[in-house]
Amino acid sequence: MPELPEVEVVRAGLAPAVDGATVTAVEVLDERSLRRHRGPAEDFVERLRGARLREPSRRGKFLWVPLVPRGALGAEAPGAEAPGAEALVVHLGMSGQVLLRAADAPRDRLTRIVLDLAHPVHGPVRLDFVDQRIFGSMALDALVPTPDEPAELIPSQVAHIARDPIDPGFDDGRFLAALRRRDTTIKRALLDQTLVSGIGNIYADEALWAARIHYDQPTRTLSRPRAATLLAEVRHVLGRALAEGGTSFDALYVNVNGASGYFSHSLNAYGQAGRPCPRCGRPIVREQFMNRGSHFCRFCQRLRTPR
DNA sequence: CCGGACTCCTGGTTGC
DNA sequence: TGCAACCAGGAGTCCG
Repeated sequence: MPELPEVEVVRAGLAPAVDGATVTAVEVLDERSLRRHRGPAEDFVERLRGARLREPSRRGKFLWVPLVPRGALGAEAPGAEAPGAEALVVHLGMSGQVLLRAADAPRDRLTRIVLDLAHPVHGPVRLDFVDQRIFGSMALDALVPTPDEPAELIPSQVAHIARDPIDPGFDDGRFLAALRRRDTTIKRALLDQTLVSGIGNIYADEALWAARIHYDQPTRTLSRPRAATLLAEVRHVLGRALAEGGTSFDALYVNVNGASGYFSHSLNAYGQAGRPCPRCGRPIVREQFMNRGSHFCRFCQRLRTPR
């Protein structure tokens, strides 16, 4: 379940190897991994083959690698600002991994898509998209300007996603106001990628635990200071995970594993059912919510009924 | 606008 | 030991 920190670790690890590289071959081993691609696999292969790649970007859990527009092949080309620019979009889903390998390295059994790259400095590199459960996917998509400031180019299928909390363009005041306007409950809101992106089940539970808020607390009943505290805790857990994950990959042959990349030793609530709450010692419990598990401390995180 | 149900999917774990 | 049922959940869609 890669969330923002894991995806950012992948992005950063990928950057030196893909920026400036050319795609020399594309092999789609399982077309289900092109779920988000609008068009047949042949179209994906043909448009990607020969493309030159730029530095990857990310918003929330979406990652994309802009392509240098065809016909703008000069090294000085500003590239992505040109109309018609597109990008290779990657979503890791539940179990996706992007692995950089030596061109002749053996393939993982669950490899779904293989890109052969030629990099001017690093030479031939292979980029494997590995995904056990195939909730993730790759796609080619047009880059469109963001509706808000600061203006950026973003894949059209990512345009409806809100900025994530570590995006410099994230507007805290706007988020807190939007949260107040929503008639919903807090964990649902944290997981709603159109309100704030990048948070999944793990870091939602962790941030709620840190802020001592019950997952089913109605957003309207959260005072602005409590909501601001929650946002700060969201940033804190994401930042801590990022710092831990960012130290564990090596620069060129990245092996960023979406599962083992989990910073499980630092989890206070998620997956800790039955274990003592690190704050009060009472057991962490797990309840079903939104078809997933919610882990929390009944004592520290009580439903509040104001007034 | 909101929430619930459903879909996609398979490896690891549990239970008989 | 063998096998089947169950579980994990991000995101999109549809429906009431």
